[in-house]
Amino acid sequence: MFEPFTLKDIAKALGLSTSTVSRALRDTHEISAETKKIVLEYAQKINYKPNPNALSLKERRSKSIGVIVSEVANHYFSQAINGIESIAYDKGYHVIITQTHESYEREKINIQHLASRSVDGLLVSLSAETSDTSHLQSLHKRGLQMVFFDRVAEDIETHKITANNEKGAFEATEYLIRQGYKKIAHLTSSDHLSISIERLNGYKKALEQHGLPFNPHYLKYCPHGGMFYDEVENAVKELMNLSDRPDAVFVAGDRLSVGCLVVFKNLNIQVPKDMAITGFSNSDVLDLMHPPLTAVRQPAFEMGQIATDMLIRLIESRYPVYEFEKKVLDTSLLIR
Amino acid sequence: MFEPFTLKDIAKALGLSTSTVSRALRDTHEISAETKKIVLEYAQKINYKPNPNALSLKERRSKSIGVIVSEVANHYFSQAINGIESIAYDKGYHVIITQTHESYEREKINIQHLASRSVDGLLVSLSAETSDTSHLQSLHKRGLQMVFFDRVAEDIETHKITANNEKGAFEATEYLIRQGYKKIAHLTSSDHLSISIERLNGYKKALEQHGLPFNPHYLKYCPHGGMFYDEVENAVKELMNLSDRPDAVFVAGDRLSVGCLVVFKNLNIQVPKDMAITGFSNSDVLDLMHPPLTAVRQPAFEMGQIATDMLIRLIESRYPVYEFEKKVLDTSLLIR
DNA sequence: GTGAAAGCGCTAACAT
DNA sequence: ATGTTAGCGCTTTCAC
Repeated sequence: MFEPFTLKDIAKALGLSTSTVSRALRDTHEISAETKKIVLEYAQKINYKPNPNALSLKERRSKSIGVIVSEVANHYFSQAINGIESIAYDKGYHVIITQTHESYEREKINIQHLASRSVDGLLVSLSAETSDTSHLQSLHKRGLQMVFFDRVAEDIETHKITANNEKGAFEATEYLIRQGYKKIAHLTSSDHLSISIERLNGYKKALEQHGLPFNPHYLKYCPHGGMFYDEVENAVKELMNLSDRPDAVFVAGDRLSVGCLVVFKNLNIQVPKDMAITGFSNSDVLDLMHPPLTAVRQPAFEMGQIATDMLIRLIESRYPVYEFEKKVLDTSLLIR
Repeated sequence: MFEPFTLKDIAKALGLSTSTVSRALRDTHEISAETKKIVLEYAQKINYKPNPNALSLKERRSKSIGVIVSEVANHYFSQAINGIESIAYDKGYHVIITQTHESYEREKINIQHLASRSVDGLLVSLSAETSDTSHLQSLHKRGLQMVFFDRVAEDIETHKITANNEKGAFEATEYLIRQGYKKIAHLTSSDHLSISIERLNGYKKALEQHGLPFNPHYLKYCPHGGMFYDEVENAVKELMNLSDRPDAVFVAGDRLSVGCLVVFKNLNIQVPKDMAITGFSNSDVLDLMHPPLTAVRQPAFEMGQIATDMLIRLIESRYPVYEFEKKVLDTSLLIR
């Protein structure tokens, strides 16, 4: 059994009381310089670290924040996590990452676990399956701080940070239009996600502004955000089998964009001859993709940083906060 | 402030003592069925969850395991993490993921933080910078259970799980040889990593077995495992500037392989005309890569599962374990 | 069948 | 300047 050293161990070894040791280690002014020195040196020698569980229990906070994302393998999220870590680390917070794999059940379980006391706040990006947010609502009402990023819950009042999904989608769609495509399909994640709604709006606006009709048959949802290959393949097949077949597709998600390219490859759909494509993606190897992907990139790292900063400010605020920010960051269109 | 419900809250509301409530919740036989029912229903209603910090403090274990990897954005690691979670989850353990970003300092800090009490055991894959493992040694000696996967510490006696790196490297190199390449370079991570050593051995063996000389100028190290673009570009440039320029390269790492393809693209090196390539990679979109990459794939998910199973068995073992396994799993060569 | 009390490691109010 | 004590939330003797 691993038995880390405790204050008591130090106190016993040095013939002091635990409180003296505690104070010495935290450099209180009421301890003699000499005692401090002795204690500090000994603690150093045995590499003493305070028990975080005891600290959390005492202080009623854990100096850690929980992160809920769908998948770390998603480039957007892995970059956002790096941003989260960079800020949290600076401010002395530990980061606990959990994945939902786009499952509502998993999301509930993870959040419950994190909330029950081990974290001071939550950074949440909803799973594709989640439409009911009451599990978050109730925790939020009881005072657990949370900040949403990317996939936000509209009905929970707190800070939110998203990319300008509508504008990003608009630009991507418009890019296809300017290339001469007129029959542009839209492949997206589950219909209740905030990002899906915003991106759909941008897509529709671009069509409208350029006098193109919105064809409902050109809109395909993947309720699991492309977690399953079949989901994507079926959607693509349905598009290809339409009598009035689309000549381009705008894809609204990182995993989905890549998944779509794989499907094209497997179905032997030539890009851009049979079908042109643009899509949201934060992949760092877009240059290597074949077929090429003109992509909408979100400032993931920065979004993670801002979300974390917001959350830690909420956590550390001495007064209740009633004014909440909704921050929207611009995307960029990487043309290929 | 978020104030979760406690046993005391329940006890007060129901006019019972905390110990009765505690026993009722954990279904002890010495509590009357009726009391149990009342307590359980009330707990359900307020959605009571025990404070994990208090539990950890009491039981001196946290039912959580720490994972140390270089980067979750690395495909090998994100897949391994999924394997880890799948087992941990089943056995009621929580998983805390930390990233070293290939930095020795960061590794030390993360491990200290995890070890100081919040986790019952560690799943470790060393950072590229790490050559001194004394920070792990001392914790291990004091009884903290750990299992290594992928990048193992040879000098720490515990369970280890790796891919058959030597064989994988052998096959990849041999594949190039059979394709007719005779001047095969080797691009690898830092020289002290176990995986680098094993993969280098496989590379050398393949050369030897096919009567090709080992040319030390063809061996290039990237001490940061390709974390920095320049590191990879410089290595590739050096290879290209050799008077006796190699015609192929075998790359020993996930991030490095992808990085290498990017460099080729940017330097306008044609594959396979100017340079053929094979490399370790667990990317799930290899099919989309251009230039194509014939890749050695590790059974990442399975390795994560096995490592976790080993660790939990160590943690839960009632007797000290002195016999340690070194499990080696076969890689597969995906030809493109 | 239930309650009171001690203790996990730590800090802070209260002695001295 | 240092020691004693209580309490954070929980489980677990030990009483009754």
